[in-house]
Amino acid sequence: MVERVREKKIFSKFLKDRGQRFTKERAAILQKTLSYRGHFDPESLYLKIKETGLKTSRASVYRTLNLLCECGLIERVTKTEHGTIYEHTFGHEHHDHMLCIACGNIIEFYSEDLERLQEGLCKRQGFLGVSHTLEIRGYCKRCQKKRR
Amino acid sequence: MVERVREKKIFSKFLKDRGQRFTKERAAILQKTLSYRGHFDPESLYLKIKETGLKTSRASVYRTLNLLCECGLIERVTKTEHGTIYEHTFGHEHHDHMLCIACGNIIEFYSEDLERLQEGLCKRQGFLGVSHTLEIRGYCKRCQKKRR
DNA sequence: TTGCAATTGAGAATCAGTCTCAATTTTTTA
DNA sequence: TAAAAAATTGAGACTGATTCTCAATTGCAA
Repeated sequence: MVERVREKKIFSKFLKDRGQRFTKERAAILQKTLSYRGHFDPESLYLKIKETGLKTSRASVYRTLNLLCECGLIERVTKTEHGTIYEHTFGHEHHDHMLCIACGNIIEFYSEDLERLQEGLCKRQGFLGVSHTLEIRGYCKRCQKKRR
Repeated sequence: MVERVREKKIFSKFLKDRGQRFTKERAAILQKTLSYRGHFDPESLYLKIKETGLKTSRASVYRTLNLLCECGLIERVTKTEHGTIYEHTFGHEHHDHMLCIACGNIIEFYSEDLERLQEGLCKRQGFLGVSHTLEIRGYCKRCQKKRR
């Protein structure tokens, strides 16, 4: 596995600044988190870590995911009936999602126009935007065909 | 309280079409749901119904909210740590939300440009959009002032 | 009215996520 | 370096939202 040096540095600096420690448990969770290409959920992450023989607990996974969110390395994508979906954002372009309500497939997309438009909307409301999620629900290409 | 005749009709027709019944319990939940001006959560709705002396149960409230979502009279706005937030949509313009991460305040807004832009984005992906949620998180005017 | 299917409500069950706390590890202090 | 202080860990208890179970009730069609 590729060592994610930059992410490690960011996380350990973030922790140090808050008087917290970059333990090996946290390092392991960070590594596994980054090994996902797309979206993931806490439970699979927990199992993935267990599989590789490392010792950890659900509590630590959840705690660490919260820390990783706070320092901006990962983000909560959406909350489903089955819990929260995360993705890592550092080194990835920001994007939004289309969610197929038939097959659950998630399509990522990005639009510069959309970003600009949102900035304008915030300004108009005197709102200081920090992050956003646009989720378009509907039917993906394949599922549209099936329905006919 | 104003009788919501149209909503009643929509709901009872929706139920009948599925071989389900428009019971007085469901009618009561519909009424109280519509009596909210803005956002609400299932627990307060449940308590509100209890307060007025009507008999109901959490199970029925949740069940009915799901039905009301399915027939489009209400919508899930967002899922927070403390559960799902709903709003009724029938007879209201579609809109999106800005969510203040300091005070929890929700600002509604609407943008024609945004709607058009999204249609374009869907078309480009071959995606058939049904609904969407845009949630911009950040700081509202008041909380920006406080932070300085 | 009879009979079947749908509905209800009380409480049990579920499930994601958080909390507790004793044991452990790391850092700081003397 | 030893001892004290502080942070972290993991197991499992706990919480709170939501769903499920099931016996009792209700509504509707014949």
